[in-house]
Amino acid sequence: MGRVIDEREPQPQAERVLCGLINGLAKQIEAHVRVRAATLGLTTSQGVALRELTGPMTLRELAERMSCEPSNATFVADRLEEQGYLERHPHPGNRRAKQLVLTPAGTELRERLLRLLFEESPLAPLSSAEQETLQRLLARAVVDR
Amino acid sequence: MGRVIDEREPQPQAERVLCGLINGLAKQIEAHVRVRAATLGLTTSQGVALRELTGPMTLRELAERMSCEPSNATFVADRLEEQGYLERHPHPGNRRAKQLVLTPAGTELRERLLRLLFEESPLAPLSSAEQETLQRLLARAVVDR
DNA sequence: CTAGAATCATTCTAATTGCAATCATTCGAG
DNA sequence: CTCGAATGATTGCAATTAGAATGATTCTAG
Repeated sequence: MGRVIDEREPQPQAERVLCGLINGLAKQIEAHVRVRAATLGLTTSQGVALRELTGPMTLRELAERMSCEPSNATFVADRLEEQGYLERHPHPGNRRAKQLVLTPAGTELRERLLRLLFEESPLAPLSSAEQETLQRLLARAVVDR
Repeated sequence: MGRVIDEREPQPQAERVLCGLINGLAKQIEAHVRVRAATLGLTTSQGVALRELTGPMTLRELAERMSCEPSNATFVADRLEEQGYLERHPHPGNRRAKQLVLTPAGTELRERLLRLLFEESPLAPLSSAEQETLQRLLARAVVDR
């Protein structure tokens, strides 16, 4: 029973499979965030933003961490600010930049979200060592931006 | 100089970093497809669809490979069909399903696209062995859907 | 056999996202 | 110093995407 279809050469095929897996896992993680964030009254990108807000940072830095355009980060920050989880402070030493700072309510919400995200994580099937290997390989591929 | 911010516990932090890397690489691959597909007059998702159309398949299968909703796969298939790269054939043995089949022009375009995608791939920094390791780890994490 | 659940594709609508343009501020060459 | 380029954030708009509802077909328990 030979394969009728598929590429002749193995390399593009392996590449395609790998791309599909990476995209699939990204979507899977996104779905995981979506479900947990929803229980806290947040959208998916609000959840991602909260996850990435490890401390005061500029809007551009948040956008980079979220791998999205700054305009979207502005949009998400607006919503978080409206809900009282985030404040825009003047950036010390750079008047065009703004520093995004979580309010106490935002900090508390973030901790709750992190706990939810850590439970039943899509990455749980991998051991710590495997996760480290994965991180090392991904970091090698993603260096150039 | 201790870190003022960041989570106390190392595990959620490692998890967050890993999620960011996966998402970042997915976006990087998407951008790569976007640029190459544009040179062929295709959008990003048209490029992804063409990459995944390894042979005749159902619309649902295409959606799964693209990790998107079937409604979007319908949209993309419409565009590819309008441009003469794709045809919807009746599915043998299942009258509700349709079989997506590339036209000769579509097959030729796909081969050109694959060549473009393989050049300067974001995954190129990794050796074949590393790509295999990556694929194995990702497959372990993405099994459950 | 048959009725209800499930599946496949499509449509419609709303939400999300990317992209180009703009304004304010900062940087850097000369 | 100063002027043009670069940077940070925002806005408006267009394109993409997800999600729910619909119609047609298939599956399955009884």
